[in-house]
Amino acid sequence: MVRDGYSGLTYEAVAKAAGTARAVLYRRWPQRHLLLEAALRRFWAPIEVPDTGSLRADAITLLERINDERADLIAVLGAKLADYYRDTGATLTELRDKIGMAGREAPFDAVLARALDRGELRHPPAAPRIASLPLDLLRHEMMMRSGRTTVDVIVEIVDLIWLPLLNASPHPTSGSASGIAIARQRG
Amino acid sequence: MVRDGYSGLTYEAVAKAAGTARAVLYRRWPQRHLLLEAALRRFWAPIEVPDTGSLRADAITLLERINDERADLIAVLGAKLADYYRDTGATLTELRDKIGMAGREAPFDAVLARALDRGELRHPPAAPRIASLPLDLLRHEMMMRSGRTTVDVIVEIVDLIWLPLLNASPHPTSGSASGIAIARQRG
DNA sequence: GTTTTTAGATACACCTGTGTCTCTTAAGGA
DNA sequence: TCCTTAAGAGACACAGGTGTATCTAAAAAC
Repeated sequence: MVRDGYSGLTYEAVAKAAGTARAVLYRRWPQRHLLLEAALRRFWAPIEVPDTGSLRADAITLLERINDERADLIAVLGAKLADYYRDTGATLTELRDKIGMAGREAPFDAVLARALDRGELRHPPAAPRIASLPLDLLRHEMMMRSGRTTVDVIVEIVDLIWLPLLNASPHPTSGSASGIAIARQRG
Repeated sequence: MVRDGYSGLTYEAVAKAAGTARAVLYRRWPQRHLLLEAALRRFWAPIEVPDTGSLRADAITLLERINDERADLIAVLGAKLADYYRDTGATLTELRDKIGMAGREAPFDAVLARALDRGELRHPPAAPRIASLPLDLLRHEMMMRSGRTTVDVIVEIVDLIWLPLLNASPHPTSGSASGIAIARQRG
């Protein structure tokens, strides 16, 4: 229903795509955001986290799956929902949390945990933002391109950014090799 | 004109905000994307790149300026333009390049160049994606939050991600400290 | 089996933006 | 000054979505 509506996250389009009448939608989801959340929950199937035995392959495979399965919806989210949620005062982050099945583990956490178990990583990431970095970058890419990105980009994110970073800074408070000051001096 | 239209990147709203008639807009910008590009060029003032003497402060200051000056417009871009440009087959990246005053240097390039001159960095970033990483992450954050982000986030992007990464991997082809395989096996 | 609930289908008035056309008025150039 | 060009204002039919109301037919509950 979301899939082909595309520029149609409207009661009208949803009703047509769902093969039902607008009145039915209004009865069940009187407010727009309820309708959209329900529609998204319907299509936001969980993505299987790969377990290949290597952090790099896990990461690349996972990003590829997300790229394949979420690109269309992300394009719609970025475009159509953002302004509605902005008017409501809510954000896409909140929407993501809402339909993202609160409590479910972030996909890259599992990948990282296994890498630590195998000894492939010596230390866990210094902050949640690092764990979610590849997904954030992929999402950014999908939003900017309004759809799928290429495998090249995914490989670059993993090989040039994520893996080097994971192996770089053990702790946010201890300086890295070059002695840059890492501290929260600003609030 | 873009500023208060907000949910109004329409001929109608632009005309009203500009205090003119719709017909005038149609005459000068017969196609919507021409109108939007012109409107954006009007408000997309260049951002002054700071020169504080330190890479870290430069980066944080620059991100803060972008955060302050672009947040509103980014929110609109992400929301309203994405779907129009998607329908056209174009992307936000292309739009950014178009209004981003082609040929103008990416803001973080100047910051990096100075850091290299000072000897603060030993090697240039291994790829353009690394140079643009903080801006990409900030943009992602602004899109997801439909507006400004906080200083904390900016500091995290710089201290936890960008600086450690810049000091980590000299070359995409030589392994880093932990010997992860960095190669483009897929493509 | 009867009653209650719900789905599905119209129909309605309404609003907002679209793209085009016309007319008048104000400026600018020669 | 005259003449050309564009600005500004308004009208137009039209398309699409909105939110509500009403009706019938099909399920579900009892």
